[in-house]
Amino acid sequence: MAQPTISNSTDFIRDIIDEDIRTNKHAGRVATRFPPEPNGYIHIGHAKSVCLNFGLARQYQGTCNLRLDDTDPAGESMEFVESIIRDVHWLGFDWGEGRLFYASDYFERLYSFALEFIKTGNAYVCSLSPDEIREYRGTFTEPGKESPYRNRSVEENLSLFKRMRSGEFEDGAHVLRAKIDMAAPNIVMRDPIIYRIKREPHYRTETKWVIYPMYDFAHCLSDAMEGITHSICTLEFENNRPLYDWIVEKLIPANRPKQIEFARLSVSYTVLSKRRLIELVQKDYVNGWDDPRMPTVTGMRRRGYSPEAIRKFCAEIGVAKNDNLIDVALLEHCVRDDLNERAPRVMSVLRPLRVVIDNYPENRAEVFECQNHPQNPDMGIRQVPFSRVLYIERDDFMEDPPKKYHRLGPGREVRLRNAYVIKFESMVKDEQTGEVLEIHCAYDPQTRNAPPAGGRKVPGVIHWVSAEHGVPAEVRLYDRLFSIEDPESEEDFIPNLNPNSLEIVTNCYVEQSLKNAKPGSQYQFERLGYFCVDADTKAGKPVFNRVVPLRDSWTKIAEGK
RNA sequence: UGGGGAAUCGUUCAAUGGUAGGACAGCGGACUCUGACUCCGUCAAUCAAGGUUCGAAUCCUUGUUCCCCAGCCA
Repeated sequence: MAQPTISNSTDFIRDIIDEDIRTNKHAGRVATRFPPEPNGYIHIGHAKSVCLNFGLARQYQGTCNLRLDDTDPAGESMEFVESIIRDVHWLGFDWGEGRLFYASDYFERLYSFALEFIKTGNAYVCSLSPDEIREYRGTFTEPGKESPYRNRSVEENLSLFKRMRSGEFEDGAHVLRAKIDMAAPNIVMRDPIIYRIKREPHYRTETKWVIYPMYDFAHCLSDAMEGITHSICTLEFENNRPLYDWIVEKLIPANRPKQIEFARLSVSYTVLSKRRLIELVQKDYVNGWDDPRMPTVTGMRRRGYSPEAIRKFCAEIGVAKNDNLIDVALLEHCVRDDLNERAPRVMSVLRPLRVVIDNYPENRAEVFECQNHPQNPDMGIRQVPFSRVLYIERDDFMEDPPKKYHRLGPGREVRLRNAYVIKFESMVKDEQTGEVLEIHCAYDPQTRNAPPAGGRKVPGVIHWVSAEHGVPAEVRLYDRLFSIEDPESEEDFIPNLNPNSLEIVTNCYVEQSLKNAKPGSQYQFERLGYFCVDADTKAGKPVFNRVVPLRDSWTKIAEGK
């Protein structure tokens, strides 16, 4: 008797599996698979499927195969296979020993199944042209017409199909079709093509084959051969389920896998369709598959998203059959939630404004010990040098500040984070432009680790970097790739690209402790956001990606007034 | 138009004839050496109309809207 499953998150798929286990279907076994085609990099939508399929296997102590669904040589490559393997592993899943499969490894067996189909009268070689096949298929409202080749003898079919394999014909000369019903209301069932001639080398089988099985034939049989119990796919395959069942029923009827369809993921302000992602890369709208603006797993990794955050997101969005458009804010929430716990805090100034502390001794340099995480002392402390000349954020000084602004301005005081309270004294302006070049302040020596005397309230706290000790850095600020919520719904999506999706800021200063930060490591730049050391980093010259900004209630206040 | 699906707060997931709930977003407040985090509060939904029932998001009827299918892609 199978054990009941304990799970706090439930969905219709888990309900089905629970019921199958209850009735001891498949002897209570759960076997899933993740079946990407290696013709592109996997993205956040695939991650949803990865988490679902591998998560189910984990939850029900079953198995989940990784299967490369490589039945169409066009566009498939080993580069993509390797990226998929790397990305699934990085997401935190493993298929285990002997569970990495390729549909292309089944070509010979699939061919045998096709032969069997011909012999049992379930398939025939059709010699109509592609255009004719389309015409004969009929329309939504009109039934199709039977192909004149539909009743060829078994012998003729066998001979033709073998000759197809041996390379006697050009592309498109013949196809193998399942003999079902040209009048079926479901167009998928109108004698679907199951093999086509394609004289194109395959990245694994090279030139061994010139005929390739179609998805509808290869996928269900691959599932059945692997002993998959629950074949989970997206909604657009619902129409194909009768064909899936029809084929397996006739060739491998024992333990037929159950196809279950769920809604694919859509995320606002981005595109996930493979065709469009490829276009973004090929036409250089982005800098490759791992561009941090891309919704690919490799892009998100480079951006600084963690696998934990992505898994959390996939758990949060759930699984259902409704078409959806998930707010990218939920993804960002999951990323912040994860990084808030794990990212050490540091101080960095993106747009520096020079501040001179007039009453601070010229040659003095203090080193402050700063907490790496205010809520987690276990993360330790680091040393941050302080000196007479500092940089602060240009945004943190205003000559004529609005109400509610509690940073630096004429006549104002502000707390330097982890350091002293300083008071504005004067400023130096460019005579031509009026731009503020530098400001002079006085510090209050009593305020180190202490509130100012006399009960003065200093509401503002700003970050800073010692000019002498700061490390020059480049910071790349990312914004959403598209400027409209649902670019996928537009016929032409390119005009909706966000022209400001990348801003490169080159004259930043990060604190000394970041000088040799390792690529991939993540930090919170206090008051700014979460940042990740980019792979472009050179020794002593760090490059950071902004993973996601901190939530910012000030901008709302400032814009509202 | 034939077939296949789906309709619940702004978004999304739940509630499986018995108090419509959570998350994100929004708004308000508390706290704060991060305008972050955290905490508290708050706004807000059953596609429509009939019917069955003591009782309907859930069952029935009719209608409406949206998505998918006419690749030798997957």
